[in-house]
Amino acid sequence: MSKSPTITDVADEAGVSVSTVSRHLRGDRVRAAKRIDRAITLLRYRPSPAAQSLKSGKTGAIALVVPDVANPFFAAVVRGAESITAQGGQTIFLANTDESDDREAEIIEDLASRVDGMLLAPASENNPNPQRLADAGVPTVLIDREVPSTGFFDAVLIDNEGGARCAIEHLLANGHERIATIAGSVESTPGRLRLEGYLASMESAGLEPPTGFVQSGGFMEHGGYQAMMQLLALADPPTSVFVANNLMTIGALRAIKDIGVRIPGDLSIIGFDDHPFSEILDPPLTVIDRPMEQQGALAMRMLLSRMNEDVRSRAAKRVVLDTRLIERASCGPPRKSPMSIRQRARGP
Amino acid sequence: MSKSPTITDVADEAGVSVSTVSRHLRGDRVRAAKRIDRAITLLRYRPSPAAQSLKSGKTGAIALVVPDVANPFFAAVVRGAESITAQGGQTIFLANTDESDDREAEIIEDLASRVDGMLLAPASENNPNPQRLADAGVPTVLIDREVPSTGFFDAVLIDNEGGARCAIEHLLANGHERIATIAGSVESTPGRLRLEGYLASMESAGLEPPTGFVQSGGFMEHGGYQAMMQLLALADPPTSVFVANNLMTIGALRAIKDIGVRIPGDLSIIGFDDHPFSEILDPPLTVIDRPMEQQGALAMRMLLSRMNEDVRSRAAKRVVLDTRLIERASCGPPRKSPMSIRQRARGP
DNA sequence: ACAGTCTCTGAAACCGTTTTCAGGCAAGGT
DNA sequence: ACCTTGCCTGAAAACGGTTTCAGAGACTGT
Repeated sequence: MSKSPTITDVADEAGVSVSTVSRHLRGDRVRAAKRIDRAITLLRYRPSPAAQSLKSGKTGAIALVVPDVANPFFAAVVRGAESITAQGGQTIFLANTDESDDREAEIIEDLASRVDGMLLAPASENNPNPQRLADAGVPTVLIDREVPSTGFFDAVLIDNEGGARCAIEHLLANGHERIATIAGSVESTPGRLRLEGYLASMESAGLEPPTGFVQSGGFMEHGGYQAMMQLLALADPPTSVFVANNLMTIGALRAIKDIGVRIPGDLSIIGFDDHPFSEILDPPLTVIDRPMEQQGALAMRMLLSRMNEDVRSRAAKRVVLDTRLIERASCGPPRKSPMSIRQRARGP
Repeated sequence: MSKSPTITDVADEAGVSVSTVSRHLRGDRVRAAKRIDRAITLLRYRPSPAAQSLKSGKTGAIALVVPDVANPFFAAVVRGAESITAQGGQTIFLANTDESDDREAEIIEDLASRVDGMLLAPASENNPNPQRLADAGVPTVLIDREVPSTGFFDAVLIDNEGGARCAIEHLLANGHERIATIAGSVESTPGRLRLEGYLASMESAGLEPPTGFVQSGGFMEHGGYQAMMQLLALADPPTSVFVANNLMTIGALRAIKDIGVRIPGDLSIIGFDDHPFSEILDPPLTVIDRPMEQQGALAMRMLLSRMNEDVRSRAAKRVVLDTRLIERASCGPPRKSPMSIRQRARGP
């Protein structure tokens, strides 16, 4: 509990100067090596990170800023990123923006000077925050989301539009024409691109989505629930729905369960992002999957290499990972007859 | 991109001494306040956290060390903890131990000197790591898990044994006698206590678990899968199973699905820790629930108050949160006839 | 024995703050 | 006019490391 020992204490104990201790610590050959080591373990000396970082300008820390750690996707990203730093001696600052630009601004303001680099999943696309990081000279790589000024930033993305098209084409292949979507926030890259993928696929198929077939669920479970309720309340409901993320899918399935719609008999459903639970649902859920931990790990690797780079900034790298369809049993041919409703929605 | 401005630059710009700028920053009345503010915004000055923390000995950071962020429970804890610091100006270092004592030791070693306090969910109970923190004088509160030397540490726990008993009693009330459990690692508090709760309840009911009815799943999905496979391979399998955490429950359900056992007709199942998915499973899963985000938030509040405490350490606080049964539809009366197996297990 | 390397050393400067210390200056009381 | 009191101020000393610098010895080769 007493004051923790400083390099001076070690030097005194070993009978050398602080410079010698410092050099030994950094790996130089030193005559008193053994005595210094003995003093270090005796005193339980650990160099002060604050002092080191004051002198060196490096902090040994990396910020990881995401909208929501409780979202399994971001939890996986954190794990992926963390698995890379585990070896490298860097530690991670984690922060949640709750999808709010303002909160994100605060966090960045606070963290920018405490870290050597930042991994950021920006809350929205039109958002000056990343630019501020660039101005401050903080190496940054964007995860899963872009900003208009991409080209300045490294980014690890996935093929959102391709994934969405793949989902819609799967539905088309099953014979569906009345295909709806529950989209995320169009302010964010995945929200916008997955919606565009849906729209583009529909158009190539010569289909125009009827009014009300494009619902927004804001990427949250609650929004997914409400959006599905809207869809099911339509005079002529869709025969299939593409839900643009994992959380909204849970909500949508809850709505489906509440109303008593059968899958895939009454309605086919396809989600975005896999989850261990998807397989044990009844029926198991067909989804668009992507390498989540890999996305985090890759981003971290790119950041690390960017940080080691000589100051002259090499052009930004933008890598786009592929998605893949995991076909299970939640999609089938469209119903012929009107949808059978087995149970009324709960509550008022 | 150029060197970021220091307090000296601000002082020069405002035509005062650095001391005056420093005082203004800390809230003292100062004559040149307006000029200093102007200089600060002009230069975009931000005080260097490294220098501040070198001088003050405070870092403004808190470490949050958990076995696995991808576990929804810990993700919720992180959210809860984060929601408290969001207001307080503290930032969070996050690290994963992967349930390994050695990894945990490394992390603590690395982080102890970079933070003002630590929230820790120790990998195992017999583990010198927390003691080391105490020795180093780092305020620490334990989350969800204890160590033998509790009494030195604040801790936010839940009533694991009570929760387990509640689960078993629910099964008992449904008429079950052949009750098995898939336990977590008994090295950790929840693993040990939930198992003890099971054993105690069985004993009070005058029941002795047959050989093989206590399986260990190591808290991971894969372990849950294998444990359930073992259970189902028994000559006379249980009529109900208590699964001691969320991840193992997923695995167990996957095994059940693979084998083709019906719930609750062939087998009743009750899990520990709720999840949004539990409700939309078929049948919806009966579980023991607990306030997860609250656990994280409370722990953070206790840590903060402990950190503000005068050095004289007040006795450690140990708070135990209640669990509650969420009854859904995965438990019913025990089967009368031999279990019907509808499908062979996959693979070799 | 000598100059020329080479390796290792300690003193001191520095990184960007906060804080102590010793005043300076204006206001107020006599 | 003088002394007290109160504010506010700048110089300087920390905080705990790293790095530069000049130099001390111990080797080489002649």
